[in-house]
Amino acid sequence: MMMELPRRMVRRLSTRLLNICIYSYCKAHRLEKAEAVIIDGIRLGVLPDVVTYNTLVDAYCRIVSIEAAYSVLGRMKEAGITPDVITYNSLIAGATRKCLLSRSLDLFEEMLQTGLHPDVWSYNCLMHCFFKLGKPDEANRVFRDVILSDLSPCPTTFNIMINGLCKNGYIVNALSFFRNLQRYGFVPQIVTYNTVINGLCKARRLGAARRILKELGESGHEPNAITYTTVMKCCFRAKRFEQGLEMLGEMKSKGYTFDGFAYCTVIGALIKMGRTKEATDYMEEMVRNGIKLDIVSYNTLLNLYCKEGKLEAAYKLLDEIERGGLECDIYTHTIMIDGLCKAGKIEGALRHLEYMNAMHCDSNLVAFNCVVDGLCKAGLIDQAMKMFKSTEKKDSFAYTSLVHNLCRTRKFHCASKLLLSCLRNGMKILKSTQRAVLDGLRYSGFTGESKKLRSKIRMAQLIRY
DNA sequence: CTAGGGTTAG
Repeated sequence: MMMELPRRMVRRLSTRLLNICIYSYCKAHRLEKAEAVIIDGIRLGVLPDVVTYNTLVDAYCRIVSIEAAYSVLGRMKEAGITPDVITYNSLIAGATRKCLLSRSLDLFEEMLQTGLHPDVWSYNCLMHCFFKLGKPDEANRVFRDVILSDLSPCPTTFNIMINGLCKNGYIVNALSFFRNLQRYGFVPQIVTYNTVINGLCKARRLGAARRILKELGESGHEPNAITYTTVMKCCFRAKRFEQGLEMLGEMKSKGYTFDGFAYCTVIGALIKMGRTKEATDYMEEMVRNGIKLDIVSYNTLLNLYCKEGKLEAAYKLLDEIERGGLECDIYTHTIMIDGLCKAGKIEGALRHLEYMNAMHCDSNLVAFNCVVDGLCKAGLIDQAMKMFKSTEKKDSFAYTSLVHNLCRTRKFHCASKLLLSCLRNGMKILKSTQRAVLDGLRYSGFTGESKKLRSKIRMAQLIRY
């Protein structure tokens, strides 16, 4: 609980205390309070220093935007304080977090040109950036440089390596790296365990994940809220909803604090289960607990409205998000597009898709698939096919929608052709959809074709190893 | 002060 500091106390604050105070306000996302404390401090003769500004730069990166952080940087320079390595590290980390990766690299370069010596955190940020860019080799090179240089890696360096390897699909390498570290005497932190568990879950290696979870328990660490959120999410992803809800119960009964991540995980799962009433309850609880909604929690709420068919409320929420100064992302628009499709409002969905493409130059495959499916369900298969053919990027979702709906309208030959082209492009298709085509062909008298298709499907399975 | 977990489609 933050308390308002009485004036006479502020008067006595040294800059160090000022910084602690500002740090607390920043952590609580109370930037206006942090700013007010600085102003009060200056008035009382307590001057902000480089740490003060670094704390602010980091907070603005996280809570507002990189641009806002740059303006703090400007104020910092005006106050006669020179940015140091930590200032740059915060900016680089902030840019990386927001996926402004070329900006991160530029900042790193700029830091070198300013004559500042990067520290191990700078290299941590750089590695993180390379991993996010999908360049694990570059990240590896940085890591090698760090461990062979005068700098010593810190636990975060290892954690970034493990996470980066996992995110780039190298889960096996990540795991053996983790084991190598242990052999070398590195004691994994709770963050390390959480990272490995998450990587294994995402790679659907649930057994291995469970083993690491057990090791975590034996290591003397207590699982924290993030561990629970990770494992819960893992259950939900594997469609083990009851098991996930059990974890939720355990997390609650053990008194762990729920943050936005935990709430969104649970709410998202409840929505998927169709239990929107409970999802709404948790949503209200989240707000009641004073958790400030960010774009992800807004997306979750938007999804809740859409799944309940409350499109008016959804539109109103979009407005509220933007008026609050948050930027809608591809999730926001995709959820909206799907909601419109599911409500049968194809026109609106198409309009929104166009709007989205205009906003973020890159079109989004998921939104596209929603529209293809929506067109199919609205009986506009020809239009769906036209759209499908006119685009280059496609995945199995759109194929599945089309094939399935072609079957529904008894166009089995067309469906069969499309199914084959899906397989030829190296994608798999739902078993139930395959069945629909095979059965459809057979029942409408094309037994031979059905058999031929089935053998092709089997052939395609040969190359799945 | 920086690293880990959350939101979308068949």
